[in-house]
Amino acid sequence: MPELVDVEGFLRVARRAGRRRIGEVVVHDAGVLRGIGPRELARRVEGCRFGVATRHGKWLIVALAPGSARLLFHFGMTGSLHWCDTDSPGHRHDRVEFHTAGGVLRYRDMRKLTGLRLARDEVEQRRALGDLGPDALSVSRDQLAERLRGRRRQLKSALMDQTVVAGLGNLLADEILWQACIAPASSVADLGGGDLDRLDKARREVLRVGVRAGQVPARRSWLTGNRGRDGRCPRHDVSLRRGSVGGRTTFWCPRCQPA
DNA sequence: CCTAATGTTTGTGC
DNA sequence: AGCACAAACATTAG
Repeated sequence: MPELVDVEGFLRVARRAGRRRIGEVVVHDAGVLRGIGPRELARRVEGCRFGVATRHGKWLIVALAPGSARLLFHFGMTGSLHWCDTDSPGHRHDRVEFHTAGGVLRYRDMRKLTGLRLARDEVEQRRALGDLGPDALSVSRDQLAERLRGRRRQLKSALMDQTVVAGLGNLLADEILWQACIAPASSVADLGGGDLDRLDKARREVLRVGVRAGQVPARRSWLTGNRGRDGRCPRHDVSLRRGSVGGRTTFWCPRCQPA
């Protein structure tokens, strides 16, 4: 699940922890830790307070206070974050827990495709996050156009490329392209001004609704609500096409998103 | 048993 | 350099 809109939901979860002091860090599965072991993580995090939580693309960044260290959460395809009562039962895929006097922050992840890091400072954070483009929620139309300029790859592939713009994944890209009426496999080089306008409008709308929901909502009036076997376009009641673009399963409507 | 799954990284080759 | 493609990571659901 976790794309920009989902991580925005996890950001709200993280903020529920407030500025509480972290007592014990429990690592149930060190397989999610990147660049640090469970002992070292506990040593450096226990006793700190949660600080400011932010998001860039699909990354959730939780500062620790005092100091300049921060936790870097990535959720891969199956990760999530939960704020739970201290005595509430855990989940089998809870991998790391941050205990406080007022509750537990639980990092859950079934597949463990990405994971959790601890950065000492902003320099380490930037190295860990890599070359991310501007966040897809705050980028402007012209900024996005600028990021796409001079490229000729498939549009969906470019939108999902985190170095072009950060935060869009498979579902969001499909939904935005469907709402913009642009074929996912069309070339960036063929985008006209009108296409960019529709792309930007669709991006804003999908992210606005998705951020509020903390997910890409499966509305029946959206592509996402009709994805999957025998899905039909809610605009035309024609069968959705299914294929592979940018290496990911892609759904589109052959009528409103012609090649 | 086999396939696919909403992500990132790394390597290969054009 | 830009880009497409495949594999790897680990696990579950259908």
